Amino acid sequence: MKTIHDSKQLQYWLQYHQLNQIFPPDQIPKMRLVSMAAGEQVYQTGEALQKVHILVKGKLKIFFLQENGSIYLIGFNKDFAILGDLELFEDYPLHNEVAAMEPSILIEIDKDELLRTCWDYPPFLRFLIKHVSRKFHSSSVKANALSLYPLESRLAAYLLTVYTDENQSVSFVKTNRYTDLANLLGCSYRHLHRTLQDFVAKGWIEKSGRQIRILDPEVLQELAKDISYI
Amino acid sequence: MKTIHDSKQLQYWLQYHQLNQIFPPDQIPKMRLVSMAAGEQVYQTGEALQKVHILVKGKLKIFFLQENGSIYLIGFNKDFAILGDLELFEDYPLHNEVAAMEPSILIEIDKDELLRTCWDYPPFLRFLIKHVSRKFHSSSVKANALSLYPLESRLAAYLLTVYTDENQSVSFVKTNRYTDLANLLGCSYRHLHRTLQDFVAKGWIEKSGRQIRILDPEVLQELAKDISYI
DNA sequence: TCAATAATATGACATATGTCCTTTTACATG
DNA sequence: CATGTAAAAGGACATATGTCATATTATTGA
Repeated sequence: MKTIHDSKQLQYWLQYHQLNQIFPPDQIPKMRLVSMAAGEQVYQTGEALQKVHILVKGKLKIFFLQENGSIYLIGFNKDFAILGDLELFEDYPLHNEVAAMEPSILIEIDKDELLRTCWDYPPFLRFLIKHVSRKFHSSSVKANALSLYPLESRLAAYLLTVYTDENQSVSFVKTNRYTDLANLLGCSYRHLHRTLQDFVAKGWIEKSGRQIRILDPEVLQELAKDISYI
Repeated sequence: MKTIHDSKQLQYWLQYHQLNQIFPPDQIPKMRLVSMAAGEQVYQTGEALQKVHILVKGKLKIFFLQENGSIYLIGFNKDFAILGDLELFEDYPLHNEVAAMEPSILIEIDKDELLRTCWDYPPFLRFLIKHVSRKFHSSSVKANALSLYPLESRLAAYLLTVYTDENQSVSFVKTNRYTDLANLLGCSYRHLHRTLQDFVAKGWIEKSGRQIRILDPEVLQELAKDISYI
């Protein structure tokens, strides 16, 4: 995580995401623009929230670790997100880990500072309510989808999500072991493997080692229905 | 739903749940205290939010209907809850149905009225943020539990939840057909039946028709782990 | 380059849960 | 009371997914 000392750029991003009206003017000089390399971690489970972050560019992966050590994927955030919103007013220890999947830019704001200046600043409070409401809404829709659809669908959704058009192949960013992918999808390695093989047999994907090439996005799209990992 | 014309009682409940400081003083006279009989429905899926309700006494059941007509149980609210919080600032159509399980008392507030008076009233906005944050938190914990635990555990949790100490028997409030209970628990009737029989065979419960008597709450508690339908 | 280690691949089998169909039981209504 | 319908119960079987053991392949450090 590296600070970008460039208030012009900060202004640019605030404008870009229409955040200028959200924060009290005297909060803005105290913000810090930071850049993250792919793979870098923002939060770690169990920590108390120190800084709130706003993703303004890039892509983040949200996940958490279970007691038994396996990983659970929550989802991805692309281009815009607020991190730490839940924990701002309620002192939960963070229970999600956040890592950058590509070089990303975030605005960092000190939690106590933010609480102090925004405690009585309705525009920010309303913004936060809307944001959390939306998050809640989409998360419950997704939770429902997850418990309803079989791995086949979830895998299809995942593949489409990380599918990069340019080279027509999926690269398993960071999490490049199938064991991890299985954890991400909430299934056993064995079952992931079976399902991948099934996809290959049906000609929907091509697989060589850790590279997967999507041959039939339409079928996958059909399978994935309304599940989305983005 | 019957209006209780009794501003003393309204005051009492506001005090009881420490809501006096949350609302701007001029909002309070516009609140309406209502009582609901067991089985009455507060919200219906798909409606737009008209009134926000605050449960101050009683017990509510939250659920929703799937496209295929089956029912999904979200959970129960006891003694205190806010209904419509998510939809207040975001215009989602309601996607949960709410019904009273026992005679309950709620405070009803007109949505537009509330938005108007609380738009710039930080105490209420902060209260709402906290409430939604907490709701989100517990809901994601629960969603996780549900996708992780087998029916055995969920059934145990359910039985313990509706278990009424007085007569030592579970009465299937309103939803008194096993088919419905299966829907509530998100499984097939067949599977629910199998599992119930299993419980009987193991001597944990006793079952005659639609009456279930819990014989071994401790074992069920153990099975239910941290799942709670309350 | 080669052995040691990690990751992948696969077979065999167990379990949770679903679907479909048939029989039995309970209950309401003429 | 008789009888028809709805709910409950149960049999048979399919499918999704897990566990465990083992073989095969890839990776990496000495």
